[in-house]
Amino acid sequence: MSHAGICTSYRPRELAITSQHVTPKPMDAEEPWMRGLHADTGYLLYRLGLRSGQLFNTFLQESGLRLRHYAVLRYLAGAEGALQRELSTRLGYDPSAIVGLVDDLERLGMTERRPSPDDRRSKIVVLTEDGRAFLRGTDEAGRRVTNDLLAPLDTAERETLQALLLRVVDRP
Amino acid sequence: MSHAGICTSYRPRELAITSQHVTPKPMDAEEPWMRGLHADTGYLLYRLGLRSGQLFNTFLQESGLRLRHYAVLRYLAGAEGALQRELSTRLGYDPSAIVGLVDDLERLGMTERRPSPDDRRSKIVVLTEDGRAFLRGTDEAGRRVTNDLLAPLDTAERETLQALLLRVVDRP
DNA sequence: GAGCAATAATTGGTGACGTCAATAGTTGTT
DNA sequence: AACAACTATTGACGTCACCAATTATTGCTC
Repeated sequence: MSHAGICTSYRPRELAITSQHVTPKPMDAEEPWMRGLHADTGYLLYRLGLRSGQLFNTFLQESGLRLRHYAVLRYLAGAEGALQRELSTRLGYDPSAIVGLVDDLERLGMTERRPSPDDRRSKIVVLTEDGRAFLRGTDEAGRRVTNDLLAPLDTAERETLQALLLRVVDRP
Repeated sequence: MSHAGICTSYRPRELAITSQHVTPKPMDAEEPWMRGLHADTGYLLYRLGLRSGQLFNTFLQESGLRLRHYAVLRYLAGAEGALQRELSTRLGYDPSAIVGLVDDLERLGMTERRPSPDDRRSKIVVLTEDGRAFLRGTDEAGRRVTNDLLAPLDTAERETLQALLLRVVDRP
C-alpha cells in the first residue's frame, strides 16, 4: 500500500517475449521525450516546484524548520501580525495545517499567539524577537537558494521570470 | 544493438529572451505580504508547482490516473519503449515509485512490461494500443489545463516563460 | 432577544508522495 | 571464480494535501 490506492499489487503475468525492442533514437534537438513532457509548461512548473521545495528544505534542515514554517515567518515579517485565517488564505495552506505550523514556531519561541480584541474566535500570530533574529540570520542564505536554482539564467532573465510568475500566481 | 540509453546532455536551442515580452507589474503592491514572500522566485516556483499539480490531478481524476501516471504515459508516447531505470531518471521519480506506477498502468492495460533482450535485469515498458488511445482522447483536455493555469499570460509571454523554465530545468 | 447560519481555530483521519534501506537476480570486471 | 555495480522490487517512515467533524464565538434575522 505504498503507492496506489486505485489498485492492489499486481504481479506481472507471463509476457510474450519478442525480440523486437526499442529502436535507437538520434539525440537531436527534437528529442521525443522533450516533445512528450517538457513541452508542457504546466508540467515544467510542477517539476521545478518540487525541486525548489527540496532545495529550500535542505537549506532549512539545520535550523529544524521546513519551507512551510519559513513561509509563515516571512509573511509575518511583512505583516506585523496576522490572523491564522489570513495565513491560511495568503499562503494557500489548509487551516488545519496552519495550526501545526504555528504550534511548532511557538514551541521554538519564534512566534506568539495573541487574542484578537475584535473577535474572540481569532488569534493574532506575531513574530517574537527571536523570530526576527532568525530571519535576519538566514536572509542571505535564503537568497542563495534561489540563486542556485536559477543559476542558468542571467539577471535580466531572472527578472523576466519573476515578473511572469507573479502575473500567474496573483490571479484571484 | 545498443539501446539509445540515457541522454546526459541536452542543449536547448537558443531563444531571444528579453524582458520586453512582459509588462513589469507595478509594485504598487504596497501589500506587505508581497515583500515578504512573493518576492522570492524560488518560492513562487514552489507555489505554482503545487497549483499546477493540483490542476492536473483534478483533470485526471475521472480517468482514475494521477499526474505521475500521465507523465509516464506521455514519456512513453515519445520514446517507443523505455527501461524503468530510464523513466526514473528522466521523470525524476524514485525507482520504487516507478514500480507502482507501471503496475497501475499495466493493470489498466495501458502499458506492458517486456524483457530486455540485452539485459535480463531490465524490463522495457511500452505503450499498448489502449494507452495510445487514452493519450489521444485526453490530449486536448491536457492542453486546457496548462491553458487555464497560464491564463493571465498572452502567447508571447507563455513562450518566454516556457523557454526560461526549460533552461532552468535542464541543468545537469 | 432568541434562534440560526456563518466563521475561526482545532482535532482526527485518509490517501498520496518523497526518501531511504534492504534484497534478489543479473551483468561486467578482475 | 570472486567481486563490485546495476535493475527491479519490497518495505518502512515522515511529510503533505484534503476532507469531515467539533467547539467557541459572531452576526443576522424574524
